[in-house]
Amino acid sequence: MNLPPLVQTFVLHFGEMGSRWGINRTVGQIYALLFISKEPLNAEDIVERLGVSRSNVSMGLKELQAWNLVRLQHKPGDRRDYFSTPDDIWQIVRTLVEERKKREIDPTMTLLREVLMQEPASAEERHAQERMREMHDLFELLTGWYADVQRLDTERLVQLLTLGSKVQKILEMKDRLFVVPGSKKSRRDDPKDK
Amino acid sequence: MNLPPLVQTFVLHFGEMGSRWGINRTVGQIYALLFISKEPLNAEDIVERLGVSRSNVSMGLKELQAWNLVRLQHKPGDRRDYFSTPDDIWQIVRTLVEERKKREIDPTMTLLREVLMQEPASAEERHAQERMREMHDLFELLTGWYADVQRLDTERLVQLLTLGSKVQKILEMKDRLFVVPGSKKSRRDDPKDK
DNA sequence: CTGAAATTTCAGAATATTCTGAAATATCGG
DNA sequence: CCGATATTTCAGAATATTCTGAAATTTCAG
Repeated sequence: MNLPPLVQTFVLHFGEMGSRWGINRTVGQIYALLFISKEPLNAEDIVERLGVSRSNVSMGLKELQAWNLVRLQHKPGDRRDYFSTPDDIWQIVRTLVEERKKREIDPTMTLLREVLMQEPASAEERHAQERMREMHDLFELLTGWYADVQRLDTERLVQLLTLGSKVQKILEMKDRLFVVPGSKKSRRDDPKDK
Repeated sequence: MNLPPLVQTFVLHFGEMGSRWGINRTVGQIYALLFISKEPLNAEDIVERLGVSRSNVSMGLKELQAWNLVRLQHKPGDRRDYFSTPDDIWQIVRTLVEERKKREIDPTMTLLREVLMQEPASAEERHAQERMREMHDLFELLTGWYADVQRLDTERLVQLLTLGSKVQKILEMKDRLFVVPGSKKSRRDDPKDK
């Protein structure tokens, strides 16, 4: 591995972290390297810096492209493919969340919906379905929130995150100011309330 | 594997999903099984239902305990250990997020802080540090939001998630009502603003 | 077209992880 | 304390993943 020490620490760390995230070490390292590079890199650059085989880099880049995590671009008069990550780190977060949702949440929701359609054949199955219903509703709430928040532009998203639970205070204030007392509790208690 | 078909589908799915989440198939299956079971199960129950070895179950349960994802309890007059998941699914979410933060975010933050202390020895290193700073600040914002939101009781958390970006509308309303016009922009634009 | 450069594919080697059975250890009622 | 029951440990087998080098394919300038 042929990298400045400071960069190497970072790259090695993301290589190790990769395995916790369902991507392999090399893919993690390639991504980390592209992330901290000022200029886009071609495959041969990556081979030299990480000290892995050309074919390994090729497969790693293919996987990163499947995740939409890298951009492919070209330099004038140079046939090689150059890769980079978006400059905007929030764009990276959005892509990551979107792709993980697509791979993990969506198939799980499909399965849950299928299983919940079936008729339970025993008390055991009935209870199992109840639990799956809870999980289904939870995922629905979370993905609904995500779909909503994802549409915000970054400035507003940051504003929202910075506030954190202080939003709560504002909600309480809103309630005190605007909600008709009698209707307040029932509206708030139903998670499906839009 | 000795399970009602409906339950088996669910258990197999979580076995496969496990690998995307840094846990192995058996651990995923054990967790899924405990999640949909009405009654706590002992190790031998799990062996029978999943058709894996006793030692594999033992190791799987140990890992789930390390993740704080299962509860160990006893029945009167029975020496065996019985395991279950919390009834409250929100408690499960909180634990999962907490543990993943502990294992993935916290070590990364430690590393970023260390590397950011060092003196860059080249333009390349300087740029790398800038990117790491961006990542550090992003993680800090996200974990700050998380720490804040985590303290909410479940009812309020659900309320917040249900609102989604509608919170935005309320914020705008608040601004219009309460903020002194001149100070508005500068306050809103600084992400570090508490 | 041609052929040099770039990239991809893929079989098998290298490595890492998971799983098992046997043995060791721990627990607890009597 | 004994011994029956429960649980854990761990070496090695089974399996799965990752990585490489060689060959195949693609791309494009001339």
